[in-house]
Amino acid sequence: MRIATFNVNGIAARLPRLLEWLAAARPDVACLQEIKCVDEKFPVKEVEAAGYHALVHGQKGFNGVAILSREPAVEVRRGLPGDDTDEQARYLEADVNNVRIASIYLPNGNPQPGPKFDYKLAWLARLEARAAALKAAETPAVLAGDYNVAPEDRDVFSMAAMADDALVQPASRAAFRRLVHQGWTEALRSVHPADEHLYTFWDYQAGCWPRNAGLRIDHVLLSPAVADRLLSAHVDRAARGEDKASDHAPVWIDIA
DNA sequence: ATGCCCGGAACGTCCGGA
Repeated sequence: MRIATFNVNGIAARLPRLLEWLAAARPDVACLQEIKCVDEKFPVKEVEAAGYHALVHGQKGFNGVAILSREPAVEVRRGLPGDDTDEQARYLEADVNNVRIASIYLPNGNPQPGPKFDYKLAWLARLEARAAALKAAETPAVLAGDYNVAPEDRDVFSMAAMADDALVQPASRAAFRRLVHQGWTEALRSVHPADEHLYTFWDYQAGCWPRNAGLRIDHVLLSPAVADRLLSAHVDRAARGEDKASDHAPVWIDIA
């Protein structure tokens, strides 16, 4: 079973690339982030023609997550619990093939300090709580998405350039560590413990892609039962090199 | 030291992104 995460940076602008990638990578489940459209505007017909069901939690203009799956997904949760006033579409949870799947688009948090960074840390705390509930229930689960946290210095092309960025702040990293230390396996690092260039994002600006000035911010976290089934984990770098590419590369894992 | 490049909303630029 192949499970992928892909921040598409706008489903309308990215649909041709997404369809090409689905045909090439053939994931069984694909968690999408930053679809940037309301539910009614999601290209359901095109995705169904490609062989996928679509579960969509959208929003006008910004954010928005979805779960594509070859087998129908059963929706469990739309939105992250813990703040009824939060209207940003960043979390969608569903069961597919007896695995709980969460598509996650964590807040960026810039500029920091400030209210956006406070929102990021509060969102991380809510995610910790939700993940703890899944752990307590021993639900086989995959938490996949754009976490907007680069966990270690080696996950950043230049710490000098990023020193003031919300993605690398000690508070952001500490929250991500607390989440992982509940007992989740970070799939990419688990399979590639010594790889210094496991980037998943390259800014459009300043020639970041050609000079490989990237960040590792897209993560796939596995509950113990799923981690025991892990076969491989991969960053689909080729997708980032296409014309009209997203600034994120897809990441996928294979489980037995 | 700052902006670079994008997508979306909307039709002139501005916001958000990371």
